Amino acid sequence: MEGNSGGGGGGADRGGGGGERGGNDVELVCKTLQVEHKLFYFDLKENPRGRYLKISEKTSATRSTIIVPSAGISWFLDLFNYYVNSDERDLFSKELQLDSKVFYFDIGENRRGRFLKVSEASVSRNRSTIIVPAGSTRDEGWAAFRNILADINEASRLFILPNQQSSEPSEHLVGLSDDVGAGFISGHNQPTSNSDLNVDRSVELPAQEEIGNMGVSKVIRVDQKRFFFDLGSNNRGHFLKISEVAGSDRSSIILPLSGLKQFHEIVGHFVEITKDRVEGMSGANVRTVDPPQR
DNA sequence: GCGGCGA
Repeated sequence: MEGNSGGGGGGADRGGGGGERGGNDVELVCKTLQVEHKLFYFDLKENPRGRYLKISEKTSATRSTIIVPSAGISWFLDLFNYYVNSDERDLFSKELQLDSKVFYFDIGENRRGRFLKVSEASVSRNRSTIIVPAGSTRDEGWAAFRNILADINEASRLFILPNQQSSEPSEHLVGLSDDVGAGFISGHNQPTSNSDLNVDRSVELPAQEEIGNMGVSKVIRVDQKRFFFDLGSNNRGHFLKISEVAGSDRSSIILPLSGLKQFHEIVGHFVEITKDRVEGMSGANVRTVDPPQR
């Protein structure tokens, strides 16, 4: 795999046919991936309307492109992790809704092997599809694709300048909390089994230097314990780390953001059913040390 | 050196 990261906003589109609509778009990252005889181009681009990832599949005969809004890149990463890591028997179709677009992920198989079909459907444009071969051994085609997505996801984060007020970080949270349709939808009539996406991930601890980069932290103090809430990300995606610190003991759980909404709902459930008890007891020793909420 | 998709 040849990973060229060509930065350079200058004179990128040259030599005929390169320029897409919106010639102002700046290329932040360009990568290519060869899987069997297909070539995939990954272009992270930015224009005044925002940032997006263009993924093109090229074969000798066909050329096909999907456009992933920047908020969807980490979702794509999560989904490819799911298809790489899950047992072959447990693979289902998935849907990912972002703004007005819907991406469909479907497994297929023919005599050439297994493949993952990723289709983009939007109101305005025709449906477009790329097909990623699983690869001959251990899904290495999907894994390589996943690795590129991880690189780009990371790079996209780094391209946010520290003093630049970008809407990027909140974008992820907005997509999770506001939009009912955002996130994964099981394609088959399986009961909602989003959790199977997360199972193996909570095992891996993030690299320490990744933590605290996103500048969103909260602390609460309960009795002798403190709980730290930190957003972070690693090559497997974005997560919320919740650390319990009591004396010299410390332990953490890593919650992928794809599970945050469910987590919130469950916590809300327990808040509700224990409300009387908590208010009955003195709530005095439970308090937030953060700026008060509005 | 494949070939899927969907028209």
